[in-house]
Amino acid sequence: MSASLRYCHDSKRGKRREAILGAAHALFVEKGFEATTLHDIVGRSGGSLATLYDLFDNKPGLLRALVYERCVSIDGALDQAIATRRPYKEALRAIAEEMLDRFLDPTYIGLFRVVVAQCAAHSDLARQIYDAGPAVCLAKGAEYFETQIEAGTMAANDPIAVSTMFFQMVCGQFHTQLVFSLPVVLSAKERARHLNYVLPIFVKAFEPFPPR
Amino acid sequence: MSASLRYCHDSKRGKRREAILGAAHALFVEKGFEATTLHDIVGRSGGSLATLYDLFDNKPGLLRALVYERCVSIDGALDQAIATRRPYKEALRAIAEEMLDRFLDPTYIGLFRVVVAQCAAHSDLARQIYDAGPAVCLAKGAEYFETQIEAGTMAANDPIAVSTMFFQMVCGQFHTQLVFSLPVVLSAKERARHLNYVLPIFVKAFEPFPPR
DNA sequence: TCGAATATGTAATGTAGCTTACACAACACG
DNA sequence: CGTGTTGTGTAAGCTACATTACATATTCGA
Repeated sequence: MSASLRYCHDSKRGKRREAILGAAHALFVEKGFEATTLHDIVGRSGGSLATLYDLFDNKPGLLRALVYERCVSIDGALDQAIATRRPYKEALRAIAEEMLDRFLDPTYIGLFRVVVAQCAAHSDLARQIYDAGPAVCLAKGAEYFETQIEAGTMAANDPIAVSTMFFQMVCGQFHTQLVFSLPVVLSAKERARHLNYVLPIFVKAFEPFPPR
Repeated sequence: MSASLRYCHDSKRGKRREAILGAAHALFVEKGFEATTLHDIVGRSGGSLATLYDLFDNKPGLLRALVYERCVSIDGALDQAIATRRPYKEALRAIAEEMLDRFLDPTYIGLFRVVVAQCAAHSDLARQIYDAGPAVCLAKGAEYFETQIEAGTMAANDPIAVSTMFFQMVCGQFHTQLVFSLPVVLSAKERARHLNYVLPIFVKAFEPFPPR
């Protein structure tokens, strides 16, 4: 019976597991991976070192669990933004909003910074977080832009290049700031301003009928 | 007299200093900062641990010296690209080329990765490398675009926003790849293709006379 | 209430590597 | 040559943790 309860979130073990993940997440973000000791973590989460080892094997295992379980793909959100049959400009905005949601989400940002610092040592983590974030943005974007190119709404021939550009225009600067540990915060107003600025330029850049 | 020779590159001390910096640079890039031991460094550079400590105080001091001395600003290169009175499109390409030169330069890339991983612990390093790279690109770009907006070559009102967008369009994707430790290499051909794709779109996006 | 499974707290172990100390060598210079 | 200065090689100290071990406590089903 214990085996069946082992991974259930409601079991004591499950709750302890969540508490440890939460504490580890917070501390890794605050102090960095190397600077956080396992004593720090159990000190904040409650529980004991022995339980931590029983659950996660070791310190990298803890980070790995964090990344694989907490960094969910934006797959679904983007699908939804694309699937609903909206007019072109509305769809663009919806996609951009979803991308910003992801890239300004503190949970993602925190994990991102920690993982980037560990890239060299644990390349699979970088891959995981890249695949769940930027890679999905590019792929889903390309999927949408392809339909628009075929429909004649946009003038372009390489959907992936278009998607790359869209992503960079919408999220690039925040991504850059994030990497350098600069504060990435955006009020609703600034966010709207940013999109109101970027989206028309993007639309104009790929307008089917050039001025001459 | 020893004091006058102490920081001279030709002195024995100066040469040893350079050798240690070189070895440290190579090893930090190869294995990461944490994973590189000081023994590794003197093993490659020659010299002794005692000299290393005498020159750099400690391990972070070595990284700091590396970043502050080796990561020069692209200030000058961009100034040159802008100052020569070229036609608009040529100037754009020259600026873009300079930015790519910087962002694809192995020396910069290597240091960049190492420093990003150490951001949390040594925020001044992040600042230094940001100021010498992206910050200069944005500032110099804005300077140039301002003149073009005034001259009526471009339709825009916020030079900094334009500069940000230019930078992201030209360098953004490589920057993203870099952060995730994906290989960032670009043949001359691919590089030309990228610019031939991006620059016309940028020009079109800020063209003074919209299609309608 | 009993007893097996599981969690806890603490202490011990082991290791890696930064840092320091020091005796010795090379060198510059009078 | 001799003397002071600077560089070298090695070894030992020291600290910080990750990791393990274990005795005790708690939980929970029967």
